[in-house]
Parts: sequence; structure tokens; C-alpha cells
Amino acid sequence: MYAGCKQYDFDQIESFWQRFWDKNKTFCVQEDPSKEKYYVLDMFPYPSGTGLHIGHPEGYTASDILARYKHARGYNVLHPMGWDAFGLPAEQHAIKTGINPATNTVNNISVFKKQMKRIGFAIDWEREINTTDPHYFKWTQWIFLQLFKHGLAYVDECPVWWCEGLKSVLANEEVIGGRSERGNFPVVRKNLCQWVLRITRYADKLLEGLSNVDWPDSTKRQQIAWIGKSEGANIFFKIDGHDEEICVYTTRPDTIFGVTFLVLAPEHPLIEKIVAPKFKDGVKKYVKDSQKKSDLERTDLAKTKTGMSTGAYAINPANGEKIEIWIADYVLASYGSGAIMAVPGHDKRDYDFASSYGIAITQVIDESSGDNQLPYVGDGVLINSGRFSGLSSEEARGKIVSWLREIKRADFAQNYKLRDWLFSRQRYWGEPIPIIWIKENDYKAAVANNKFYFKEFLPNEPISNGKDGITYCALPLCTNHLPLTLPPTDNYLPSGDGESPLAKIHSWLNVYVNIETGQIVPAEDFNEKDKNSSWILGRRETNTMPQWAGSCWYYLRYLSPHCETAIVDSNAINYWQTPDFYIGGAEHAVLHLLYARFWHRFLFDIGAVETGKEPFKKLFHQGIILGEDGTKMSKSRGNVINPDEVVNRYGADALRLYEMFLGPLDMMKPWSTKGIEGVSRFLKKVWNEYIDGDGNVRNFHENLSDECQTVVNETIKKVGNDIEGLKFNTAISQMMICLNSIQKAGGFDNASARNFLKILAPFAPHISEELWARLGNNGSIYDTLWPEYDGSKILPTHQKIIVQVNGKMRAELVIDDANMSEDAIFKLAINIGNVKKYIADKKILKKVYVNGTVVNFVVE
RNA sequence: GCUCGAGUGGUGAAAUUGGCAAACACGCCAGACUUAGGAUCUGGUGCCUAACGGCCUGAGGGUUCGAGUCCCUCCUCGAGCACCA
Repeated sequence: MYAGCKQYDFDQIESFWQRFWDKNKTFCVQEDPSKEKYYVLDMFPYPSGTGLHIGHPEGYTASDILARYKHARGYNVLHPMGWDAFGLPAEQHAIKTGINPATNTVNNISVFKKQMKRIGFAIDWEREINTTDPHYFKWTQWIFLQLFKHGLAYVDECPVWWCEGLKSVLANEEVIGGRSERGNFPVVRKNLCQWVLRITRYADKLLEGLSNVDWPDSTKRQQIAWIGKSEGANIFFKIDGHDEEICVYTTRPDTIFGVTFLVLAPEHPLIEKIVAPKFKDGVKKYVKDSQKKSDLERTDLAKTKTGMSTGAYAINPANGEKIEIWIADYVLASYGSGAIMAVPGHDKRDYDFASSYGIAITQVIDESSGDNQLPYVGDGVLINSGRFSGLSSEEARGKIVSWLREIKRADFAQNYKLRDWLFSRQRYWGEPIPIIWIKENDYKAAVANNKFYFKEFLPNEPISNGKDGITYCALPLCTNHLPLTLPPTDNYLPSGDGESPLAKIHSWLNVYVNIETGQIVPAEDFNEKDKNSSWILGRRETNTMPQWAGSCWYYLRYLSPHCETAIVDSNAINYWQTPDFYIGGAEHAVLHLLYARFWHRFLFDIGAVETGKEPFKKLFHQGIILGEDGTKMSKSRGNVINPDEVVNRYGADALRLYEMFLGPLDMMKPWSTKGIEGVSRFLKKVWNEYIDGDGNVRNFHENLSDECQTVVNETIKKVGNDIEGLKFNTAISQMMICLNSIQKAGGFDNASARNFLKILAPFAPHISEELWARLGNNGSIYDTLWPEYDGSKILPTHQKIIVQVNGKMRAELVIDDANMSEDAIFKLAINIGNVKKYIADKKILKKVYVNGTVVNFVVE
């Protein structure tokens, strides 16, 4: 069976084979212990309303080629796909149109799926998952509850951007210069109660894990920088005339003799206590002013540093010197202890500050190059540092801290830039957080009662939150209560008081909970007659999870997408483990890839997944495809290429081939409409080598020339190697070279005709299937094994040696005997006409021979 | 500012350990077949030069018999970080 057209009619061929694959479930896989597994993972798309972008098929084709190749190598290959479908665009569409985001999402997914099927990816669609499906997010909620139980989820009052004009909380990225990006309304800082995940507890594990993964260096570096671990010391400074002391964190304890002042962040709690009476007003004003400033203004490097003296003094524990305590907003409250020891001689920022306020600058490090320009921020030899003078910075760091530690004025310490993960969003279209808030007294009474139903996910310490003078505690739902689904509504706007739209849906919001039976009923349906001590009134958490939640563990769900009893079936995970290859855009270098590593590591630690510690062993980022004008594709520039139109015009095989031929996979590269004609022509040439003008299979040669056999075998070898190295552009050019020589030789022989299709199949599967079938084969070419090349055909029968004079190529020398002596080769080479000419009567100073490759005569 | 990455024909690009720079393709030029060509095939195509020949991998220097590849300085572009003490 095959499409049967006379000419290369890609439309007919491609739809025929897509139906064939669907009907025969060609790409569906099961665990098979007799075979080695290979798990290929794509970053799943957000199904936007605009359909597939031309960039999507780039990564998907690359992973598809690898998946098909690995399958041909005998692996049991899993290549699944799904939808990361929660998110803001669907919600905004709902606000505009009133159409439920779920409906809209289903439509978008069906468009995406149809488009992807048209490109012929070898995907096991039976494993399709959707993060907005309650069967899926039931387990996202379950993981949240595990985090909650293990003390890794807590609530905190966090400052967020509030926009009264939009009645909504905005993300940092949505605030530009103190106004909302959309609508240009003013925004203010507002403290809201937020869920936060304790990712910082995993900082060290997340850092260590990076040393065992095969990832792009730049991505590893980004994560390392994001985690931002530093080694240093906490040093305690006594305050003159007060009992309190100030703790500062420093990575440069070797510069402690150069401290000329301390600086506290304006938010530092000690300020009020220590400020000298005369300085009170100025300090108060400065603190107030800096609170008004946006983060952007405070961190603007261009501005000159400002600050204010507190009039208080601290004692340097190293030398007993009295130093002034300042406040300044260049010191961040959120890092370290919110206070620093300022060493203007050896820190750029302290130097700037000291210069503008006329504070002393002391040099305590001697720079080896000796120009002694301050501030000198590198390491060197200590000077003016008491008994530590003469030590190197490195040595001094250990010795000074050890000494201060003995007198209880310091301790070794580490610090991280990583902050805990703000996990709540005031949105409708996200996973509801499966928590009910109940009064603290009810909670305590329930916990004390041994009939308490809700023990499954109970943390050691209750998570509590005060509101209107009453303290509430977070009551976790149990597995039986999941999924907690989104209530229907037709109003997706935020409520206006900093809560999600869910806060307006009272029938969902207010519930009675039976703490002994676990029963939950809407408050409005509750029959007061039933009321007894087991029933308590609660209010559901109204925040939803951020979009990152669903993508944190989807690679696990693919392994057993229909499992109802666990996040992943244990047989399935024992077999498939974690992805062997993961491809997706570099824009997720820190967010998704860090969050997912955190969750995986957590699930590993609690024994929920029995795999390695890292979820993504090998990671690759495909480069962005630019518009034909070399700029980013965008509607406003009018340079957007629609994959559907490309498939209509050239076919899916041509699209696949072209996206891979464009250049190295990881590089940014511009699209070229002319360029695709080249690969389209190649496919037509392939067709014509197999099928004659009447649509019949050609007669192949009995034998192929030695030259052609060399090329064919080289091609089999190179294409295989290039796929393993993800160098698809050169693999394709090698296939073109091969076809060109076959064409010159007047056609294939039987064996090479079959082998060529097998290596083409991962790149252009439709035409390969069609021609394979026409050669008289049954079944899919997908199920054939990769051809072995014949190494003896590749070895050249004679050796070619390059002859150079003064390093410039002047001739080629062909020798039959690979073991010919050096002298004999020189003799042959020197007598070649063109070589003679360049040597002429000049004196030969040196003769170089590199075995089997090059001869070089050096003449005066 | 700091840290990475990149810079090769008209264009996208290719080039084991340092060993024929520009494979493969696009475009362009010429030709063949054609009523026709936006089809197909053949040949040509880095730059300078009439030619011999010379010069070419962002610029300059270095190491080497030999450098696109290694080292130093600088320029340009891209990415990331950005007062993290």
C-alpha cells in the first residue's frame, strides 16, 4: 500500500502516510524490558491562539530525527507531546470574549495538534497530556501538598506591585518606570499574603547537580549565577553605647583592617534604636524616601550613591577602631544581613560612597603589579593589617576569621542570591491551591483530636496567617479531595482587593469541613441542623499556581499518563526513568529548568520517584529562527513565516529538511524562502532517482562503481555520526553529495537505493515511506534497522599527499604504497614540475613530512 | 561595568589532532531542451590582474615548517548578569 501518485505529489504522499501511522499506531510504545529505552523530550508548547510558529518545528524536527534514528538503532523510543495550557493569554482572551478559557484552550490545542500531525512527527499521541486537565493537575496539586507537608511551602507577606487602574497585581516585568505597561496606570507597592516555596533549602543540591549533567555551558553558568553562592564570613561589630551588635556578611574578611565605616540598608531593624538624636530627622526622611523609590531606581548603577549618617559608631573587632555607621540604599536588605562593612580602598561601591561623603579610604592590600590605584578589588598581600600583614589575601581570609571566631566576633558563612519561589498568582486560569483556611482554634482542636481526617499532608508546624485580627491556619486537602477543580464563572476579572477572581465565587469559596470524615460541603448548601462540633467553617485559598507548576513534572506524567493512583506508575518509571535528551528554547534557562530540577530533587528525596537525582541529563537549546530580514519575527514587522503555508507550498518533508539545513541547530539564523527551494529540489531529485516519468520504479544498476560505493558508505557513516552529534545541516549536505554522485553515475544499485532511503527517513519520513513501499516492502520504514556501512569501501586505495613550499600548497602527490619511506616521498615531491618551479635554485633549509598528509619544503 | 559566545564569498554556511579555506545550498552568469520558463539539465562563479602571478577567514601582533583553528592586544555584534558586599 502506498499513495501511488505518478509524480512527487507531496500532499497526497504525506497525508497517506500520516493516516497510516495513525491507524497502525506506529509510534506508540510500551515498556519492553528486552530493549534498551531512549526517552526524547521536547519542551511542550503553550497552545496559543495564533497556532504553531515556524520556530516550533525546529526543535521538534531535531528531536524527531533523533527519535527515529535511535529507534532504527534498536532502542525502544519514547517521544511524547503535550500542552502547557494554563496561562495569562487564555485568561485575557476569556476576559475579552467571556468564553471560558477551558473551551478556548481545547480549540487551540486541536489546532496545534493538527498542525503538528501535518509535519509528521513520530509522537506517541496516546500519551498526550494537558496541564489544565483535572486528571493531570490533580497530581500537580498532590505535589504541592507534599511540599506543604514537608515544610517547603509557607505563606508570607510579600510586597507586590498593585495597579488600582487594572485592579490587579502585576509582575515585575509588567511595571515600567512606576506605571503599568498596559494602560499606563500608576502602580504601588502593596503587601499581600503569598504562597512561597522554599527552593533556597535546595540551593546547594541544585548547585551540585549541575556538575553531573550534559548541558550547554551558558545555561549552567546562568543557573550557577542565579543561585549565586558565595563563601565568606559573618562578622559582629559592637555598637558604641548600645548592647546590640551589627552582623555583616563579607566575602573579603582579609580587608577587615581597611574598614572605615559600616552601612545598613534603610530597612535594617536596628536603625531606629541606634540613631543619634541629632540625626533622627534626616534618617527618617531618608528611609521614607528610599521606600518610595522603585527597585529600578534603587538599583540604577548610573546614579550617584546616596546615604545618611546615623551618628552612631561601631567598633571594628580586628583593631578596636571606632567607625561611623551610615545608612544607604545601595545596601540591600534582602541579601546577607542587610548590613556591610565598607572597605573603600578595595571595593568599588564603598569607594564611590566614601568619595562623595569624604570618608577615609585606607589601603590594606598590596597589589602585585604595584600601580596601587584605589580601589583595588583583587587579591594581593596584606599591609597595614597588624600581625596579618605580609599574608596573601587567601591565607589571611582563613586566619582572620579563625581568630575572630575564637574571640566570638565572627564565623564562617555562605550566602545565596537565590530567593524563595513566590508561588501564588491572583488569577483564575491556574491550578487552584488545595488549601482551606480555618480559624487557628479550630485547627488546634482538630489536630489534638485523634479522629482528625486531614492528617495526610499535615506539616509539623501549622502555616498560619492573620487577617482582621484573627489567625487562620492552612488545612490541606487530602488525596481523596483532589483534583480541586476551578468553579465555572463568567467573570474572569480579578476581584479588585488583591485576590483572584475565585474570591468572588462564594459557592466555591466558603465551605463547611467535617474534620472527622473529611467531608466538604459548600456553606450555602450546609444545613444548620447538621451542625455539630465536627463541622467547621472554612474559606478556600483563592490564589492559583503560577504557570511553571504544570511544567515542573510533565516529563514524569508521560510515562503513565492515565495512572490514577500515583503521579507516575512505578513500573513505568523503573523502565523509562528520566529523559535521555531534552530540547527547548534557551529562554527557560533559569525559570522552568531550575523549578523542575527543584521539584524532581524533592520528589526524589521523599521517594516519590526512583530515578537519578537530576531530571534532564542532556539538554540542548535550538537557536531562534529570524525573519528573512534578519530581525526577530513579529506581526508588526510583517516578517512572520507561517508553517502551514510552507507545508502547503513545499510539503512537510521539505519544511523539516530545510529547518535542519538552515545552519547549526543551536545558532540563531534567518529564514530564507529561496533557500527552501534548494531542499525541495533535492527531494524531487530523490524521487526521480527511484520513480520514472510514468510512476514506475526504475531499474537499478547491477553494480555501483567503486567511487560511488565509497560515497554511499561514507554517507551512511557521516549521517549516523552527525545525527549523534546533532549536526543535521552537514548530514543533509552529505546526502546531497551522495545523491549528486549517484545521479552522475546514472542511478543507484539495489542495496544503495534501500540504504539511502533508510538514512533519509528520519529527516524526510513521508517520501521515504512512500518510496520504501514502492520498492516492494511491507510495513513502515520506521521499523527497519539503520544500515551498517562497509568500512573497507571507505578507505582510499591510494594516499594523497599535499606538497607545500614555504607552507603554501603547490602540488598533490599520489602514492600507492602507504609505507613509502620519507626520503622516497621527498624525492618524488621535489621533482613535480610546479614544486621545482618554486624551489628553483633556492637553498632548501628544511624538509617536513607529516605521515600520509603533507610535505613541506622550507626554502630561503 | 562584569562574564560568556560569535565575526569566513553577493547570501545561509562547511572545514579530525594546527595540514588543499569556502564542501553543500541559495543567488548570479552562460549554454542546452523548449511556444514559454518561476520546470529540468550542463558549465562557470572569493578578491585584484590583460596575463604571469599575487592577496584572502573583523584589525594588528606573536608561536609554528605550516594558523580560520593556539597565545596577546584591540574593534564590532549577540546573549546573560547587573550595587549580591
